[in-house]
This record gives sequence, C-alpha cells and structure tokens, in this order.
Amino acid sequence: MRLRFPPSPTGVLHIGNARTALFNFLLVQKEKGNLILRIEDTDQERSKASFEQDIVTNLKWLGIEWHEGPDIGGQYGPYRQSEREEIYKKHIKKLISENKAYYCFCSPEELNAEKQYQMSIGKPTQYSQKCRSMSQVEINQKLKENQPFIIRFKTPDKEIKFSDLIRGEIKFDTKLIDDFAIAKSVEKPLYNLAVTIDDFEMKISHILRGEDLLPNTPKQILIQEALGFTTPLYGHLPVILGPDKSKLSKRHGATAIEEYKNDGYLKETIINFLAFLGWNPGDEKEIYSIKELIKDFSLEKTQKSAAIFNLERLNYLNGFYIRKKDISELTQLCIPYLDLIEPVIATEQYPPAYGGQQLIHNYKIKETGETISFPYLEKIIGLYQERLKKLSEITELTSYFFQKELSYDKALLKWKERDPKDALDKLEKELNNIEEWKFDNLNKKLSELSLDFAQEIGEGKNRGYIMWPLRVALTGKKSSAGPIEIAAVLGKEKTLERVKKAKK
RNA sequence: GACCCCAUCGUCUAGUGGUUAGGACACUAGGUUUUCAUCCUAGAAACCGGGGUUCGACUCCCCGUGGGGUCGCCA
Repeated sequence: MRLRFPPSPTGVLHIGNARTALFNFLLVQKEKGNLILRIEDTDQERSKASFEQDIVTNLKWLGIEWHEGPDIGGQYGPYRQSEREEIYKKHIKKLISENKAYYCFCSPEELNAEKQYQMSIGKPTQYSQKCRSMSQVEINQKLKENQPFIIRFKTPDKEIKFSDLIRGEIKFDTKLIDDFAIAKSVEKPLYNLAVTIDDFEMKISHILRGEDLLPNTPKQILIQEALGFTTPLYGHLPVILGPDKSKLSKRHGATAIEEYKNDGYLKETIINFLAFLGWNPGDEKEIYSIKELIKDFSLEKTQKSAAIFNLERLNYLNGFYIRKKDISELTQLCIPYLDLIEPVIATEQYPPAYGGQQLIHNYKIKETGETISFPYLEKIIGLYQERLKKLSEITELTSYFFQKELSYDKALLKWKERDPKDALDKLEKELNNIEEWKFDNLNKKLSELSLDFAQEIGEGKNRGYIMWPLRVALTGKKSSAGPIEIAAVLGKEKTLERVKKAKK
C-alpha cells in the first residue's frame, strides 16, 4: 500500500489539509504501507518555499510522518513537481504523437467570450474544440510563428465508472467533460496531468483526498487510460464546513494549524479533533491518541457527509488534554507564553553524556529581578491546570505572580457590599502569626478564621467575607484559583504585603 | 444553470427491518464550593417531506426538498 499527501505550497497547512494528511497517515500506519509527501508546485507563481516549510514543520509537529518526500528522499523522487519536468515531457509528447492531446492556440479572450455566450444561453460552459482537428501543417506553421498555445486533452465520449472506497459506485458521463487543458507546454503539465503521471510513476495504490476533488477523478482516469496506466483506488473524504455550512475558510476564523499551535492548542487535541471530522470508531469512545487511532482507524467507518468545524468541541478537548498532562510537561509548554519572566541561562552545561546543552534552571521575573525556579513555576501552573482551555490563557491568568504592583478597583474587595476593612485587619493579624507557611496549615488557620468571622458578623458559615477580599488582595481579579492555594505559593512576605496594600 | 455528492438532537455522531433511537460537545437545573473552573446528578433536545416494498420502516427503493462540492492556461 502506497499513499501520498500532495499539498500545493501556495498556502500554509490548514485544517482541511491536515485532516487529509492525518487520514492518509492513519491508513498507511495501520496497513504498514508507505506515505509519500509530494509537493505540487507546478504553479511557479503562487508556490513559495516558505509555505512548503510551514507544511513540513506543522505536519511533523502534529506527529504525522512520511516515508518518502523532498526532505528525506526516496527511490521514486524527485518529490517536487517542479523537478520532474523530464518525466512529464515524455508522457506529454506521447499523448500528442498518439493524437490523444492537441495544441490549442485559442486566446484567453476568445475562450472567455465563448464562455460568456454559453452562460447567456444557459448551456454548460465547454471548450468548443476549435483546435481539435487542426491540420498538422497549420499546427507547424503556428508553432513556427511562436503563437502562444496550451495542450488540451482529447476527451473521448464514454462513461467513467469507479468504485470509491468511501462512497461506492460513482459514474460520470464524459460528454459533460470538455477538452480540458493538461499542459502549458511540453514540459509544463497542469494539475490533472501532473498528478496522474506522478501517482503512476510513484506507484501510488490508494488515493485518499477531499471530496472537492471528486469532479477531477474522471479526468484523471481518462488520462490513465490514454497513457496505459493502471487506476489506483480512490476514496473521497467529506469536506469540512464552517458553522454556517459553507466551505471552511478564513472568514470563519483561524484555519492555519500554526495559528492553533500558537494559540495553545495541544497536538493531541488537534489530532483527536481532526480524526473525528469524518471518522468515528462506531462505539462510544471519543478520546483517542494517535496510536489508538492507528489501531482503530478504518475506511469503512469514515463518514460520507460533510463535517462542521466545531470550535467548542475543540476547546473542550483541549481542556481535557491539558488536565491530563503531567505538570512538568505542562509547565514546559506554558513557559513560552509567560512574557513577564525570562530564562536565566546557566554558565555551566550538562555533562557531555547528557547532551552537553546549556542548562536553564532558573527564571527571572522581569519587573522585580527576582529569581524563581522551575519547580516554583510548576506550582503556579498547577493552580491553573484545570482551568486552562488553551495555553495562551496562562499569561493573563497568572500575571499577578509576576507583577510588582497589582492594579484593581478597591471596590472589588467588597464581598456582598460589605466594607472589607475589618476582614483585612483580621487577615493581616492572622497571617502574621502563622509560622508554618504550608498549604495544609494555612488552610486550617484561614478556614477557622473565616468561619469565626462569618459567625461574628452574623453570616452563618459564609466564608466569603474573608476569602473574597483575600483573593482580590492577592490577585486583583474577580476569579482565580483558590486564595489559600495562591497564598501558599506566593509566600508569607508577598501575601502580607498585598493584604496590607489592599487596606489603603 | 449543469454535473457530482450528501441528509438522525443546535453540533459531531451510534444505529445496517422490530431499540424507551444511545453517547459526546454546547445548553438548562441541582449538588460540591470563597470566585472561576473541575467534578457529580438530573433535564430539555433528532430520524427533511411524499410515495412505495414489507406483518413491520430511521434503516431498503423511487420522487421531491434541502445542504454542500465542482465547473480556470489554480491545485
């Protein structure tokens, strides 16, 4: 089994692309076949090396790997279409010499006018075949005069049938397909031709691609027949639609994988999410790692109907995977988002046996110059692990740990419209007396204090009269992790300082 | 418009002739709770319409309807 993923480097890797790549990857891995990455850059004007780089980088980030490709080579290379002109030339010449393709000298203006006319009388827009039966003498003459031309395929009248791996029997009547353009010149094929030749030359056995390419399939089969190629097996995946049911595009928000990555979506989330856009295992399991997907994936279970991209589900999954992460790993992932701190590069290095890289073992709070350790950061991140939906949120959520001065409206300190003065006084006094600054002890003392206080002011067991002002004093926010947990991480000195400031 | 594809809660979907039509996200209510989350419990929520076939259709067939895709010297 040999599959391919053939992006065109005219844009970055987006949701749709990545889903197709993933499905190809899953099938190949399951069936122990080979996946080929082929770069379809026949459109030299729109193709850019930076897009190819983006595609490669992000596929790898997702954990999608291939066996042959421009970056790693392979025995059926080159893997960029722009480097395969010699191969195409041979086939294009053959098509012309066998009279299965022909030169067309019609100008774009002429073609356009033709199309306009056909539209105006409600006919399907098709090429008139004007150049189809031009004499060899005339062709030679025009070629000699350097008249611009393209090469068209001589589409025969017949019915094309094929069995789609996902959709079953599909029929097309080629009467509705005109003599489509297959090359700009003898060495510059257009999409349909290049794909067909490459799939054959690269011995591709299965083609898994988006449903949007379904109308191209009969054209490619026609070319295969003209060139004497075998026909691979086709499977057309449902398209991905935006919430308004139109094709997913930029106006629906972010579509680039890179954007999701930067926003703090985990690759586990994206893989799990993408897999369920068009596939499901048939039972109630919904959480899947890439390994489990490889094990359970099958074409029979892939969906025929279009899937709608649902951001809420993506967020839910991301929160789920964040909660499951090991705290050390989660902290590593969050550090790049923490813009109020910077790493302190140690002068010593790991011993050669451990890689010899420079060692970062501390971080510096930019505003205060204070040095903090990785384990300390773990504690901070740990406070927010179950509240985080995307990594980027960590910046705002934990900013109060790294700010010298908190700025907030003092009115926020009131719990149920009560002046917080006495509560803060009691807090300060109590905190001052606490010797052992550990969560358990703090919890015990502050719980007692808050219950006593509530009783004293006739508010039953409502601990908010102490806890709310404490939260606001420490964080300046109206929602946060638990104030006692925060105090424990913040330390006695800073906690007291912030409580005192709240009183002013 | 032509061709092709598709059709179960708002969304992703399970279901392959007989089910109280199941799950998840989102939503609502309640519980836990100092806030926000998490967690737990409960709830509301669907077979596009019409004809067949059949003892019996969400399931099979046909016709509508709706949605989507494609109609480039782009891929």
